Amino acid sequence: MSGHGSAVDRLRTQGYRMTPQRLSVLDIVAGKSGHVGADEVWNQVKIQHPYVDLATVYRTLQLLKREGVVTEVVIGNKLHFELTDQQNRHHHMVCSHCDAVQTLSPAYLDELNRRLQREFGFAPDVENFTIGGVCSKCQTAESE
Amino acid sequence: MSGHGSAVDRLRTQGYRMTPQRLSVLDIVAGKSGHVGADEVWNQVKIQHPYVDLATVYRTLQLLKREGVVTEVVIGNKLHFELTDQQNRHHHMVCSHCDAVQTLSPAYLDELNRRLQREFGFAPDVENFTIGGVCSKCQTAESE
DNA sequence: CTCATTATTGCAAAGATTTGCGGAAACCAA
DNA sequence: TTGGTTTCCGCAAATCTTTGCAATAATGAG
Repeated sequence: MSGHGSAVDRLRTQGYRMTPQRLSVLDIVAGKSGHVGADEVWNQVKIQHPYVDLATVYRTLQLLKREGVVTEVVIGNKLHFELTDQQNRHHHMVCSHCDAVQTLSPAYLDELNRRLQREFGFAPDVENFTIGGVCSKCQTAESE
Repeated sequence: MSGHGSAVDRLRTQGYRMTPQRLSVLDIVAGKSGHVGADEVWNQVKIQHPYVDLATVYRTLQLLKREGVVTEVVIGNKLHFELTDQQNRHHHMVCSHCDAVQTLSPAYLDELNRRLQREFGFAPDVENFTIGGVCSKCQTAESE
């Protein structure tokens, strides 16, 4: 539906069994325009498949993350996920004060990415990269 | 002892009460050359102050982090901490396969830091910045 | 189709970290 | 000192996420 059919095929080809549980989790994440918390994914999944366990949701999300299908965003102390959009890749800046999320073009990480790879042989997981900090709004609010 | 006395003074000046619990937590972290897990901090603290609660350790570590006295390093699914060394600042790269930690000179983040600040007004918390990925050792091991 | 093999799930429990709350400790002014 | 105020702590419980395990479901060979 939301253009993640190819991901399903790819996962199947890789030997994963695309069970109703997994398909449902992926559908929920793909159906949201932004990021979704793990608990919200679970709540949505349960509407169609009431027996699905939260552990399965977490395991599926980790699997989808590992395979590059979804991107993880750490907001506050909670994990959120969104469908990885290859046509519109981006990273995330999260404000530790108000939990606001801003997106960041991959260009900003290109150089760091290359340098870590070249100079240390370290392959950073830029896809699931979230940088914390304080957004401009909260900075000005703080200094009052 | 380990050169964190000035931090204690500063915290006191800021209005924090430097209780035995807090001093003990700081002492333990400062006494280690590298990073320490929260649970290990607790175990060490309990040797001198057996009644100290784990929640207090966590609260203190967060306080020290907030005030820039210690740096947080996310390793696997656990939080580690080390004394912030202003003379030898560095960030961390953590391998998601083997949990190995490499340090990274601040120079690598300077440009990103400035750009986020300048272009978005976003003040990234580079101090407690940990970037995940796969280290060179695990990369070669993977491709076999 | 049947059997053997392997992957996946639900369930329950463990782990790691955070939070609410009443009491204790620290601080400050008189 | 003493009393009043604020901060901090221990305790217990909650929250979020991960993990072990036995049962179930999917897969592939014969």
